[in-house]
Amino acid sequence: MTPLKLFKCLADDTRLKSVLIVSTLEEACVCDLMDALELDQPKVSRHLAELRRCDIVLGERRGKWVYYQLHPELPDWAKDIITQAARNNLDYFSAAIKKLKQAKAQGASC
Amino acid sequence: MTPLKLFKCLADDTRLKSVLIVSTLEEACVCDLMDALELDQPKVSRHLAELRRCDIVLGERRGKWVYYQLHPELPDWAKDIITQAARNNLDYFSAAIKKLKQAKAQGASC
DNA sequence: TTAATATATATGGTAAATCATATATATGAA
DNA sequence: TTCATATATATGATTTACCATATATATTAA
Repeated sequence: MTPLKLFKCLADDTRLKSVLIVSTLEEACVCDLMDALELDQPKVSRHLAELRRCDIVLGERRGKWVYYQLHPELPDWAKDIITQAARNNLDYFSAAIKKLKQAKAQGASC
Repeated sequence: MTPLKLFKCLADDTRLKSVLIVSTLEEACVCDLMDALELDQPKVSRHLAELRRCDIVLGERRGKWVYYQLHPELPDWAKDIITQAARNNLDYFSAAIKKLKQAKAQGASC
């Protein structure tokens, strides 16, 4: 991982929010992020694919769903940067997390 | 400052190296960065302008030259992210710093 | 068990938007 | 005027969005 690669990959609203949500909740699947970000499936999936390509997240299929987590082999400095960004900018993605939880409470698709 | 704005602004090789150099050396002027990055003046200047617009750096004219430093009002979390990136990725920009110092030793333009 | 269907996720193709570069020109201090 | 720096415009490159489609797993019926 290089810092340029990390910053490029995080320099998009959808990808950044996805990473911050995954980092905060430990894991999330595509449909969680669809609910959280109110985006269609291909769009979420595409951005997750890029995050996977950069080894920022790791997707693991468990039955029907693919669960994403921060990549376990992400260097500590990169993890710290993501954590630092999340901790200090809750405003940026708390609405998304709220939508995710509302969807779950109302028996969302997943 | 939002995390998206920060990451977008750092998602470019010239801007990221400029910021890491300025952060490491405390300050640098345009011609320092020209030597360090081996780029022409308009290119360096243009990227510094964007970093200024994002309030990531502050330029201060002292006589003929404009000296850039990290913006004093940059939030701590953002400063920490930059410091963290610099400390753990010296390989990424140490060659640039070496070129800067060589240029200075050989009586560079500034 | 197999076949058919539904659901979750991923990807290919293309148009639109965004971003970087090159060149020329402008500004501002000495 | 000269030197250092900034900006404007045009062009090329990269990225994103959108639509349609493909794949992989789960479920249900026979």
